[in-house]
Amino acid sequence: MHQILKTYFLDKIKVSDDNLSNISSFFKEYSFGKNEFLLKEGEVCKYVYFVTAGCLRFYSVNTDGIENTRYIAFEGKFGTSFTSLITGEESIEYIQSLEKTTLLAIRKDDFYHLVEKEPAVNVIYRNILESAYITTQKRIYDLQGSDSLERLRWLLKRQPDVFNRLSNKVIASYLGITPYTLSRLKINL
Amino acid sequence: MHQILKTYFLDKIKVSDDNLSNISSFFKEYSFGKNEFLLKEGEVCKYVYFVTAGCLRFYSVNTDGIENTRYIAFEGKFGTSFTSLITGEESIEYIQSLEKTTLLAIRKDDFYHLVEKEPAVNVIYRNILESAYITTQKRIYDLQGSDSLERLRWLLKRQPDVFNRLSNKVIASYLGITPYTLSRLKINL
DNA sequence: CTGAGATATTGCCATAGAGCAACATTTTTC
DNA sequence: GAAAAATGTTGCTCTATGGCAATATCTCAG
Repeated sequence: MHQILKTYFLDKIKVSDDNLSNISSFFKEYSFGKNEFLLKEGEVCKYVYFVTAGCLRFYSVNTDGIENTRYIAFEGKFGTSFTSLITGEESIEYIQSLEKTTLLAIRKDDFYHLVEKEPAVNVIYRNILESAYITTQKRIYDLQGSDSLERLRWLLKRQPDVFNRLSNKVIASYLGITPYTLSRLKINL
Repeated sequence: MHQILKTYFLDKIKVSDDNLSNISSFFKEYSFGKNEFLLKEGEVCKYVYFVTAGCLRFYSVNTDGIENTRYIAFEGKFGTSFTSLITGEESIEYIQSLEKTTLLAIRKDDFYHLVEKEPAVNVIYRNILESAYITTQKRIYDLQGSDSLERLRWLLKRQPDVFNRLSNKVIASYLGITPYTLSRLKINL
């Protein structure tokens, strides 16, 4: 089992080596180059991913072609297109590698099987859902509660990786502004 | 047990009458008038609520005094201030009754006890988290992806109760616009 | 019922951020 | 390592929405 996934579990819950190796047996390792697509709008999401190196970007494109990035999963984080995974409907999101990325993937049915059979995964899934919810919630609060400069400062302080590792284009789409505006804001940092 | 809560469970999962009555024994009924506060910013949320009549509004107030409503729980819906409930931190949200409201409340520790001990509640909680996440997600997509008129039309179509039962002030804070703008938009409906 | 307070509407002006275009810089590719 | 492509910057202008103020309408307590 990948050490980084093991650490993820052990940091959060007590679980035996036997259970851990059962769990890990359902994950399969994959590698991606920069800017490859793991999921496109209109496809159904069938995997849960755990990033071991690099990062994944989860974003959607509206009718005017504006991109909106909702989440960046860096190494050591789970990520999936929840809405599509859960409902089985077509995804409105794209999942894209932004860097050379390696990850562990588990199929949807295997994942939900583990949620039922392995208490550790039940708890972890709850954890993931809870924190996905909290993150998203804070994001809405943030999006509506502050102007763009405040949001940029917040990002810089709380998620420096996003600021330091990603392109302006991606950062702007994460903050919900245009790259033009981001460029102008940086003068006032 | 309240029929409406029973229906909620039975609609989603197979569960025996015995388990249902064990579950319901942890809920206590409360009544509120119009515009009462169940939780204020800075307090820690200790309950999960299930609305049996009326409705609850979940909202936050930013530093400029702008209100942002994230969710309205009408009768037959669960609602709580997840972020505070889960983390035990002070809430950034207010919970307020917008109409004469009756509800069933369960204490946080009893709730998580049931999540562990009653498989039905484990599944229901997962359900609630999943759909809270999906709703929130669609909301972000919506907030960033469409202009205010489109959002208003979406609301009218998808959540007519919000439009029909609540004040302009609340609707505006739900759409992330000012009551002035909402007033102006209604001309173009 | 009545009247005070809350809520909603609308004219007017202000402003944050969008978007184009031109140019500069960085990154990728062969 | 040079050319091409992508990304970033900045001047200028435009637009959607904000916000005040005056007025109109609703609503709820006595």
